[in-house]
Amino acid sequence: MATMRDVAARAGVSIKTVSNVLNDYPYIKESTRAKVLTAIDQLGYRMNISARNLRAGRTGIIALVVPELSLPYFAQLSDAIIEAAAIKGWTVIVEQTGGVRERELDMLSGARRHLVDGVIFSPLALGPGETDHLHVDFPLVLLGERMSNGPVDHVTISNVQAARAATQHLLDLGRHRIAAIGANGVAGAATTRFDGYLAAIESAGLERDDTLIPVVGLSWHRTAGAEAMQELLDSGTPIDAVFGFNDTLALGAMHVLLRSGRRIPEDVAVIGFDNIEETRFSMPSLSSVEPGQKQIARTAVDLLAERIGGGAEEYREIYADFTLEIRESTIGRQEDA
Amino acid sequence: MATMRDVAARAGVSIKTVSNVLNDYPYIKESTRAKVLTAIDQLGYRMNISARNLRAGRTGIIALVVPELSLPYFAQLSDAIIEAAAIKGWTVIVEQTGGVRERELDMLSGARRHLVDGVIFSPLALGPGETDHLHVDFPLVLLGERMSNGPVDHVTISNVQAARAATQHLLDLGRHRIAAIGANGVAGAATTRFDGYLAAIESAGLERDDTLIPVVGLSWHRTAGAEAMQELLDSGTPIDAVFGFNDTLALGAMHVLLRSGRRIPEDVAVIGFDNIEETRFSMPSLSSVEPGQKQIARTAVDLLAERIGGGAEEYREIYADFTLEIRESTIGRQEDA
DNA sequence: CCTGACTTGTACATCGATGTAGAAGCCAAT
DNA sequence: ATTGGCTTCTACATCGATGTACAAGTCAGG
Repeated sequence: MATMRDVAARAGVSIKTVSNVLNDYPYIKESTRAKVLTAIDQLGYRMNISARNLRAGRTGIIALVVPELSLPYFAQLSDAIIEAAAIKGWTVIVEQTGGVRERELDMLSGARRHLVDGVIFSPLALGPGETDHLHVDFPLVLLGERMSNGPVDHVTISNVQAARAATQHLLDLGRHRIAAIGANGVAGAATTRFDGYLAAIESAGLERDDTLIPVVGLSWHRTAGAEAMQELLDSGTPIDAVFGFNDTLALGAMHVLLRSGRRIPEDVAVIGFDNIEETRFSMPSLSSVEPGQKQIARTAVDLLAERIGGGAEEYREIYADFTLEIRESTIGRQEDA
Repeated sequence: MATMRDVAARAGVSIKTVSNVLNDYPYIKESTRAKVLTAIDQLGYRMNISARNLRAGRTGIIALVVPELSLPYFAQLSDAIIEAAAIKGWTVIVEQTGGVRERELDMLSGARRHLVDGVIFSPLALGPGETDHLHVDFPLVLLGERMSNGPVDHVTISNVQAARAATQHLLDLGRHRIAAIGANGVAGAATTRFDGYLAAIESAGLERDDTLIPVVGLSWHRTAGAEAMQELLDSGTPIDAVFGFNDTLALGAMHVLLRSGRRIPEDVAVIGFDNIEETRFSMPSLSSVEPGQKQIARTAVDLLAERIGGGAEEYREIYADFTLEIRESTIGRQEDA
């Protein structure tokens, strides 16, 4: 494999001159530049990134740490972040933690801090009491609300407000027996979305009813939503609406509801959260909270860039905008739309 | 940031001894090893990967090149490949091409050949006539059937057989007007799955009917399936079954069918391909071809490992096993299952 | 007490690119 | 002719870890 030395030899210049050409050093005679470029072309030379990194202390790589790509939300998030990073000329390493505490800690231990310039981290197992782990010596941007108020930059949406708006939408439809699927006793999105749900319920003058609030596991897959819904139906508690804390939970719940013979939204209205692509194609299509994922991705990458560039001082907490996407699962089929 | 030199100084040994400890060199006195490990611990030392890579010529990173993570199939594939790579101690860079020809070529140009030890590539735009581009000087494993018979290792499933089996399943149900959604005139999975469809149709004594074969775009998203289905319905051609060349196409089609008032499977049976998680939760649940994705992922990583290790000579073409997952969209709801 | 085998550690060159210092060539102004 | 300011390029040290060569120390057997 050709090195810079080979290029220099072929072009009849010094190795540093080759480097200068490649780094757009201004004082290069046009003829010299041409010779060098020709040599590079002939030899098919590619710069050795490891060597450059060793000198420069930068790798041009960032790590994205998510629970798992199989969840559409994280898949779409990764898509958006990879694209946003590409614009900055960065390459993205994707690490999956599976929501396993030990693997999340490992990501923060700095084992890769020479390999990447910075990390975008979406924790699932680590929580609010553990912000100590965030005192890391590499640029870090946190996603989601699992570990707010730590010594890091932080991008999320107003989970409380968004969840409240989603619940309010169900209340506005005249529903009063609204199940909340996604609570799992773990701080973070589960808790803040639950808080939003509760705020809407209580400000509507209703009372909190724990029979409407099944406990689910850590992982918000479709199965979890289906199981929780089945549990609710089995319990016999009356239900006229469901708020799934994410779309896959809601879709799982919807599946069970339809299978049990309920009509959506006539008997039970359903709303989700995240607005994944699938919501537009389920039957019925699923109303959802659009969390501004692309904005989150861009913001996270921008914050990381500032942090890496050293231009940031204060730790920032940024809230992306959300909107409600109302579809059939709450308002039924609209004849003209 | 502490370097090996610092560790050596603190432990009172030479820098090479530290290196030896870290690399499990056999002849190290236990007391020396302990001193070194203590020093490493006290300093919070982490090895500089770039420096090691520069020496070793290996990076421990592989690149996974896919069209886009937003498609569940590729999201799940990436998940599986990242896990399989982690077992080998590898880190995975995920690159998205968006199915854009230029970006796919760029991935093969070797621009990153110093950054990664090898590449797993799932092409979408590049096709059979362009195997020239596959004469690359880095370890490469190809996924899918877009560029068979090139000078590379290759992992795929028997698309023709699998598609034929899926179509045969519809025929076995007594359907004769089977639409095929996914053909786009592009060689690769689109073509081979079409061939399988046609083989089943013709061996059943039916005649090919082009009004049942809409042309879709390159990207097999839900929208594409929905549009194609709408087109079919508008054309008025009779249809009693649909074979979607992947699940998202089938789901998009199913959405349009249900919306038009058709019952699935009573009026129209639907089968997809890929067996993504969503198929188990759609209403009705979607029959699909299970392509053995985890097996594909593991096989691809294994082949790449052999190639990187230099232990492989012949270029290999490996076919993963497939099975049919029969669900409600073809056989209706089963009372006891 | 010496030899040779084995253990344990050190010094130095090296991987490939880049920053620093400065040399050499050229020109205009003195 | 000399000075000084540009432009253009070279030589060398350096980033951090590792392979090679070899030195020093230990220990058994003769």
